[in-house]
Amino acid sequence: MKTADPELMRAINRFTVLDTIRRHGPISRVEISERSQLSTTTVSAITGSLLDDGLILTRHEGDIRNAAARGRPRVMLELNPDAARVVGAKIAANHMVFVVSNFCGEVISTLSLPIRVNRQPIGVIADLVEDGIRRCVVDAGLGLQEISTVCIGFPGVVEHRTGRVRSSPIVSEPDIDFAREMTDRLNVATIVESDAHAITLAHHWFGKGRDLDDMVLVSLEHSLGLGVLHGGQLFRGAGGLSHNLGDLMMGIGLPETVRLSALAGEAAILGEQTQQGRFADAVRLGRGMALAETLIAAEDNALIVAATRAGEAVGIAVANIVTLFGPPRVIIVGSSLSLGELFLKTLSDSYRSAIPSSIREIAELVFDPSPDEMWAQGAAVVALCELYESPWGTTGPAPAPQPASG
Amino acid sequence: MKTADPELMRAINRFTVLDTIRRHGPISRVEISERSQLSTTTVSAITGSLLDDGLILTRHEGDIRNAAARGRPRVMLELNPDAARVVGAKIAANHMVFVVSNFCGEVISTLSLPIRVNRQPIGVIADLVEDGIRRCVVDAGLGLQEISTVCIGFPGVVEHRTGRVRSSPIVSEPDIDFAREMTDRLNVATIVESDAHAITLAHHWFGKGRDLDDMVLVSLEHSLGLGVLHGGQLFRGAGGLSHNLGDLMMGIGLPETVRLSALAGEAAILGEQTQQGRFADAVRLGRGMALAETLIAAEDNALIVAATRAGEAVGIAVANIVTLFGPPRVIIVGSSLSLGELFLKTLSDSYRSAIPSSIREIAELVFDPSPDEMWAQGAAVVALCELYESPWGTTGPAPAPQPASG
DNA sequence: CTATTTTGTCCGGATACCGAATATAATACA
DNA sequence: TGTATTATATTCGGTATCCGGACAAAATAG
Repeated sequence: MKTADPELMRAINRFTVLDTIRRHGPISRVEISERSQLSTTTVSAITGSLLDDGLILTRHEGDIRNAAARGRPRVMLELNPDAARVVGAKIAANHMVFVVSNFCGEVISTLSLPIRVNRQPIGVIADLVEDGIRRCVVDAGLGLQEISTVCIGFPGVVEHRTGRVRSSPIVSEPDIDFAREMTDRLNVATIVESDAHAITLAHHWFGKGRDLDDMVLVSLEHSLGLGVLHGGQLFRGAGGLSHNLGDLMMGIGLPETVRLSALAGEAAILGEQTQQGRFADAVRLGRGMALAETLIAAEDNALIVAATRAGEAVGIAVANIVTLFGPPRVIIVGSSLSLGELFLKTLSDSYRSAIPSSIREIAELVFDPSPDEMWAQGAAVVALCELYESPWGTTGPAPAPQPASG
Repeated sequence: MKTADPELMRAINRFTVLDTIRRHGPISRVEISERSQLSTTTVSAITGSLLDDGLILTRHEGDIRNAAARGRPRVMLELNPDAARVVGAKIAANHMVFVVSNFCGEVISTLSLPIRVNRQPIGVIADLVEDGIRRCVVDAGLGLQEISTVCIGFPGVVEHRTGRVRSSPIVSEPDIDFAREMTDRLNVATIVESDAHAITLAHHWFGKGRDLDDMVLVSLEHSLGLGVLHGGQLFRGAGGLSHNLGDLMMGIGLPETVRLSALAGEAAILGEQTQQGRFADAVRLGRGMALAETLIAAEDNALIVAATRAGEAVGIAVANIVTLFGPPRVIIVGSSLSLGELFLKTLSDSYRSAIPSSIREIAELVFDPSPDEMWAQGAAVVALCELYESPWGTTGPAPAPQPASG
């Protein structure tokens, strides 16, 4: 249990001010004071400190409130984009995306590698990731020593606090300390996070969850993930473990145990033929689902059945999640959305029939294609959140292993 | 977003000290300082204030650390049991239990009413609850004006923040403002909470969750509830709604939508005959499950099938909850435990086969009969928590409608 | 060019935490 | 019995924080 001292107090208020500036663009001190309920005196003191530290900038224009405004004009404050740079990465079965972002979370450079890392030994994956990060940083015109933090979004179950990958569909070995591995390789503090958590924060900062501090995100990719935002913070399970939706048990009374991943995972939808069959090339290019959509349009029966089954299963799973968390919005993202209208409609219908009537109106479903770059950007946001040093890490304290000095 | 000022700081530390005293019995100031990471100076100041307010007491004996202890003896501090009294209640389909507790949460008086309130109009239920509370308070040798807060644990979906009963198996009308109703009747601040949340806190304070700040509780009664403790606090869904496990969808590929309540609810287990059939009297007495156990022992086939089906379903549901929340312990309580060994074993086996292997070791299952009085005691704990004024109410701020003055 | 208005900063007061010194209340021992 | 020792609790001084009110600053209105 954290003890409250003046230092913590300041940290909290400092974060509040910084976050307010981040969210509400160029903003004056008075407005910060109004929004944060802090006195103008305190806001001045804190913004002064932030200016000293170079985290924010002043701008003497852009006071839009009224052209004919009396009185001393407001000085607008905004994040200093160059206050720090971070790297975000998304590792998926058949591609990797890297992003260098500035302090605002804006993307400076991007690198997309359509490489299949599926089931490669961890050393090979680490090699590829290291190369990608170095390349992307160079593309941004920077050196690695100018990067504050790296965050890598991984599919599967990831333990944020320790940076361990507990289980992932793209890694054969279990329980990898990937954060330590990459920290040692890059000599930059590296954190590892669930890809679903990354895209959740991306939507909170830039996407369809900007207006909400409570929401749930379901990611439908090669593996199925979940992100829960609670009070503006990621809700990580006890122990900081990420969730793995694919492990949810669907169905009772069936002869065998059936998990969601067996109904709505990529392999389940595209069939057993992803390795050698007609989908092999498309999957390798990350276009498996798009191809599937065209085939569905051409009335490919097996795929229609698979997509329908998957939509039904996900709809039910989402209904159960809404029953448990009661969020006002559920954002559904991931490559499986490319399956097209049939899948989405089946999912929505299934959700509607599965959601209990008493909470029918609570949550709205929102679909978003969320390009791969946004996932990597989300990882960058995770890194930035560590920099912002949110003091009320209710769930997991700052992990970021320090790079070995020397 | 809450602004941090010295007042909040003090509130946080004050709560920390008070909670430490509550948890660790008679305890000296030095030990509080060690446990809370606060300086002895601060602890002295805060305990002085608590003593002034009459919330704690000193005791000059019981320093057990060493019989031959040098130096000034420690003065032990403990909660003042008489600092406040609260009422806790559990309302169930076929009985009500009331409890008056002191400031420590210890039960002063109990009243159990084996009355079936199922489907009665809300006015009738309110009458019965009011009478029960008044009676129980009198039994404790107190007057209603000596009661600080009342908390009523209700089955079903309850909105803690507003005290509204959204849907409950024992109420026919939807969306009842029961907190307002009882506050007006009793002229005592009354809060309404999910019964599952109440028993969760009871286990955290006195039962099988004393040692953990993160855990999950599943209640199997007439309706199926869930309580999630996260960081020592109840995790209430966005909007402060309680969860309703019975609404979980089990099964896909079945011809119809099947919810958990249809597999493991009381009616589902005992069959359609609870109203007039062989169970009528037993259910009325709250012994339906116990009777079922004896019948199962006598190899009643229908019941064996029902109990097995229920156990399987609950096991799967618990596995899914563990997948989502990752708690170190799951406490399972409720009248359905009386079904006996067959049910428990089926449940455990089902859970074990349903839990993903990657997190198999994370959670332990614990069964607890949890007598009805403990549920009411839990409701009293909810009330006490409000009194302790936990300042970091992450999920729902203090609701307690003030009684109409006059 | 002055009055007005709004914004931002400085000053004094209150509060809280903490470390060090001091007071307190017991035992150990000559 | 009286003094030294020891561990606990309180007091004192220092520092950091927030806040309200007075003051300085920078624009427009007339």
